[in-house]
Amino acid sequence: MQAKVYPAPGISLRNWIVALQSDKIALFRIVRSVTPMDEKYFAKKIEAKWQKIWAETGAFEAEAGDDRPKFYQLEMLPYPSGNLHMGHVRNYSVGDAVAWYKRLKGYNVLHPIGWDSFGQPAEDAAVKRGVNPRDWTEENINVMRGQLERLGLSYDWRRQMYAHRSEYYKFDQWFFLKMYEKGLAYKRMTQVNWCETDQATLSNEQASGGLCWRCGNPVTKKDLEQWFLKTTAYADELVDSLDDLEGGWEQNVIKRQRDWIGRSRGAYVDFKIRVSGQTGRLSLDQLDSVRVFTTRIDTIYGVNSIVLAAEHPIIDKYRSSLSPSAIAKIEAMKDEKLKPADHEAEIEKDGIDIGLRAINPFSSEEVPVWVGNYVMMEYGTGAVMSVPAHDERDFEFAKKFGLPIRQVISEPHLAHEHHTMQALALEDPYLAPGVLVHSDYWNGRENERAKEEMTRHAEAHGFGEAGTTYRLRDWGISRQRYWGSPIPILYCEKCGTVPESYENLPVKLPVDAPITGTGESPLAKVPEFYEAECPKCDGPARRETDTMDTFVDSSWYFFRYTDPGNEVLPFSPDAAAYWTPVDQYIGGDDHAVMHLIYTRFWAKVMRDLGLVKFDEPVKRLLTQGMVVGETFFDDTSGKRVYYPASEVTVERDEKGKITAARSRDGVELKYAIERMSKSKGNGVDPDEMVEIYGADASRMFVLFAAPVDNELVWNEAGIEGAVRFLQRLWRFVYRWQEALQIEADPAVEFGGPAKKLRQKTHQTIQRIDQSLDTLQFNTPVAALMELLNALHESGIEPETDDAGDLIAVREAVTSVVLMLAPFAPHTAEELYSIIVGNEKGMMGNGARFPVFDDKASRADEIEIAVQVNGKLRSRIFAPPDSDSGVLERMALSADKISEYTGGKEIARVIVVPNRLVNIVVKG
RNA sequence: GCCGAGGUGGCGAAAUUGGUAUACGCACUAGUCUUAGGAACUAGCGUCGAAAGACAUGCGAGUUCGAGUCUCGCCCUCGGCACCA
Repeated sequence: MQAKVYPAPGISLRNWIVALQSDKIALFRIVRSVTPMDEKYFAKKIEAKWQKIWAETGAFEAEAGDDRPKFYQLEMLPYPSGNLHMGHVRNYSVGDAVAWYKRLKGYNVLHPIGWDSFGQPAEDAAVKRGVNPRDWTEENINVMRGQLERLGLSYDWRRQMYAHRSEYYKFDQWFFLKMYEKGLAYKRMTQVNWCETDQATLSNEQASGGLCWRCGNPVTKKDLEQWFLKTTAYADELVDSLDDLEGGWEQNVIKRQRDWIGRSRGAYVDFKIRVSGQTGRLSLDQLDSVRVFTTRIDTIYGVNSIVLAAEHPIIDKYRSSLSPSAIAKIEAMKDEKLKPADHEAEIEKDGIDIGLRAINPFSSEEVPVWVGNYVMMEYGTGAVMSVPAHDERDFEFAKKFGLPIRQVISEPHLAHEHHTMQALALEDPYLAPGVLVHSDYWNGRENERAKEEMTRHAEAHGFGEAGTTYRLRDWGISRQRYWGSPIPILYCEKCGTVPESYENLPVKLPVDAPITGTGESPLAKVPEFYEAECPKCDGPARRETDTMDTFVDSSWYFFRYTDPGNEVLPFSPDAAAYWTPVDQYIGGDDHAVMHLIYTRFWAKVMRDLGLVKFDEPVKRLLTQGMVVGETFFDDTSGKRVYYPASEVTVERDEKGKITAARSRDGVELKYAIERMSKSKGNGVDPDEMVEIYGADASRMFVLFAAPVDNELVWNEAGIEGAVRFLQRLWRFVYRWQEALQIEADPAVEFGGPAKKLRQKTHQTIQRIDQSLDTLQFNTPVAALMELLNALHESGIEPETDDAGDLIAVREAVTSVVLMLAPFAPHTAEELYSIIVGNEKGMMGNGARFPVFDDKASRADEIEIAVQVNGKLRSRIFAPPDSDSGVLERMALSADKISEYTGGKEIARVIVVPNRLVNIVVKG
């Protein structure tokens, strides 16, 4: 009779045999030092248990300079608003899955978290509730840190950074001074984007589309002296090195960045200006000129006018020669620009001929000078040459004002006719490539080539040059706010603008300031702050009272994680050299432009400061989809009033689509699918989810419910599936806990069920490995479920005597448990401890991702489809890699096939090895 | 208007990249066990059809032995940009 006893882990097979022989098995079984397994799965209990063990053993603490290859896993840091939302849960669950996967694959993984803790909401809270922004922020961080911990995210908590603490923002200031020294930080008067609602200045990125990125209200303009960082100094590089990111960054993000930087190559051309009717009084050399920027110098013979932006300086110079009505119109256009942009409606083109004449340097033709509302002072030179025949806007403008339209580029086969005919009346501008016509010397030239030659011609004659312009503007970082990093600059009566000295950093925020939420910076009302000594002459000086945009903090925070305690430098170049660049960055695609351009800019500056040695700080970027929910609101009053879903009665059609919604008091509500947020009442509280279902099930469900890059419409119903899976796995291990205590025996024979199970196990290992490597998280969860199903379907019982069966089950269960760690780490750890017999955890045991065995994954026989004329008619079973001839013969004699081939001519037989046989018949 | 992504069961979604469409899960139906079950287990579940079978991946064509996948033309949805000269 065979004993159904298995060795405790840690006991070699040889010792087991010795034990068996000496009848001392019972002693060995006591060696296991594991908490006895509960019959039922208590998520809360094991989650608390493992969170404690992880913290005590420092399971996720990473140190540089390990033998293993490094991997830097980063997720976008949260703003401490008070509570996590499901978007955070998704982001951090995805990141944690990658971190766990990479650890199990043998990497030394840095996985940190920190707090983007400067910013306006803290001041809003101060205004609304009279709390101190610092206290409010610190409290929120405590709450949210607890939430992150309860999710069991595998961070190296020792490396936390806090943007609002002086140990961190000291180095915002340090960087600012470095940039100031290099001329990359400068101050100038400017018209800024101003949000009336938030009483705040906004960068171009933050005011994108004419709406405030924070509150969504229209943005207006205001004049202020502002500090800028010269992002444009790196504009070319920011475009060019996007090429290095191909493959690692999503195409769409690369494109959006390229569009945002908006590089366009063209030429500057100078047009001489004279007042109409004053012909001949001055020689050409003595005339003023207006410089235009164009990408279509090839169309210059088609210029019918020069159009200026209303703010163009030449207008002021010639103001005396303008008619009062023209001046009035120009002023009106300026005012119009200050008004909030309605980005829905197309602005109608408007303009006025101001009585000046411009001389086309190519043709010497005189054309009128207009001021037009569609020309922007901020782009190019604020002046354009209008070529209606070859530009849609100019065409529209010319049509409206009846200006001449002369075609100068033509389809090549029509070119000849242009010289014999009167100009054709164009219905639409001609935008395609072609050859030049009506262009004197240049006639017949292919237009792309003409661009180069004509630019060179302009350069040679001193009336133009090649040029490049960008849509990207310098980054205005001044904020009239308290809760930000003070700009380390002083204004001395004697020395002027003086940078603070490095020894005096950090320039600390005062503990308190009168925060009203409006107007100038609260720091301007704190004399103890702004009254200072000039670092140059020791005389009295006034500190800059504006603070920095919070995007400064998030531009370099992930370098700080590599060396969080450094008091001298933002981080040591050595620490950064080991850990950075970031191997995998994960976050929402709402940061595809601003944050990711700023941080790329910052990295290039750091490179030029000698702190890092690479051009791009982030190798791979994954933008996860938003988590959205059904949102209910009433907007009859003009403003949206949101109703939480729990207070709304909903009618749905049979497909589950909402047909009507009503509030408790019977108000007809509108509904939409929108990003989850507390204020919209469509959110789900992560704490509640964890409380009810457990962190593991919640995390697993979020990953399973949809591919990462898809939008996730929150629907809690599906989470039961994740809970059930974990419970089913738990019960399986519970039933098998004794039987799993068997060691692998290389000599063991695997019978039918064991072989089949091992095939599934190894196929699953391969699938999950590949999926995780390519950042797919929904299909590996499905694969784990399939493998557990296969375990049940194998029919192998723990009471069996067949060592092969037992080993196959142990292998399968161990694989499931290890591969579960990225999705449901607590459950995985607990079950792993049952298998290995200790509670040191996967990290403590040096656990590794299961190794794929190609041989074990192959079946003895595989199913092969048999088609007749491409339609599935039968199936045959054959060994893998069977010879085509064999398969063909088998297929022709397969079940039911003769019904379809009988009496017909077989034209061809196509055999796809290991897949199918297709019999092509005629007639 | 321009650019990008996408349309597969009642729902979320799979599909080894041109080779057995609908894996996995949710919901649903029937059954077993139970005093009971919002538990567990078993079976079923694209549409039509009694069955054989036919038809099915937004619509229409095409290439191919074979198309969810490739090509062309439409339709729709969602995101981004929006006078950038």
